[in-house]
Amino acid sequence: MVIEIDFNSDEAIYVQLMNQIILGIATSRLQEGDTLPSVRQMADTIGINMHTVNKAYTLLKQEGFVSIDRRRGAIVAIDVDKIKTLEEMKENLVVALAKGCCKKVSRSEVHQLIDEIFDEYDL
Amino acid sequence: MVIEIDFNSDEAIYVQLMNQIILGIATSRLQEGDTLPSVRQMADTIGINMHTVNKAYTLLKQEGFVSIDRRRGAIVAIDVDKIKTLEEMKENLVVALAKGCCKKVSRSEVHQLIDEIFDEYDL
DNA sequence: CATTGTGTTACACATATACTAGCACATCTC
DNA sequence: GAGATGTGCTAGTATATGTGTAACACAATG
Repeated sequence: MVIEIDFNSDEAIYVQLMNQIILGIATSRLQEGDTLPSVRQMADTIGINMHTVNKAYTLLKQEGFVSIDRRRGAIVAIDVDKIKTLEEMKENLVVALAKGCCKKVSRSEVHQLIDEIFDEYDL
Repeated sequence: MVIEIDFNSDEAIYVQLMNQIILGIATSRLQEGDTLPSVRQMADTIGINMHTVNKAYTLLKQEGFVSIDRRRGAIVAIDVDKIKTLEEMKENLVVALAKGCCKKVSRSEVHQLIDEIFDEYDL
């Protein structure tokens, strides 16, 4: 899986890396059981420091997207905690939707946007 | 309108302040034409620095939620740019939905969550 | 047993951001 | 004129981010 980092972005590199891996899983380019490159390998490929990759991997582990095995590296392994996930999603969405609501975006327009994004996942 | 800041939060104070004002507008506690307290007054009330409030106000102005008049202070004034708003929302939602998608949250569960949030706005 | 590759940890350093603090200025209200 | 306002400036502290080097413990392989 190809990782692309925008060094001019205002988003931290480790966050970009996390997001790309999460998107990879959502779009099935990464599947449960797949292994990620080692921290050193990934760092070399992208051209960043090992610690930055390690930070991304560690956080992905904490959030339940991968598990880390000393022998095989990081393995895609989803830890489904739906209640917690829905709570976190809601916190995120409340502000995002409030911004749209202020700008006169209707409820149906949001539903349409959701469908649009989901359709892109189900490639 | 009462502003509450969590000083132990990992979110910056000026971001919390912005979000609360945006939520205030979305829930109609703040309406178009209402004035916000002056930067010094708001800073005193919350117990933070004037410049932190000024940063929040300036960003809210840039994002089109208020306009600033030297005579009257910050006034709630929505600048509706729907295309831009939808683009920004999509960028935000793509990652948020990907996380849910990984954790087996279904499309209908997301739609339900959206309705839930919108119902809270229409108080 | 020696080598290699792995995740992990520790320390040091540079840079950027967040927040606070104080000062000055032009403008507006009273 | 007196007071309040938004704005600009400098400066300091604290934290976050990214890099660099090194060392450790473990597993696989020769």
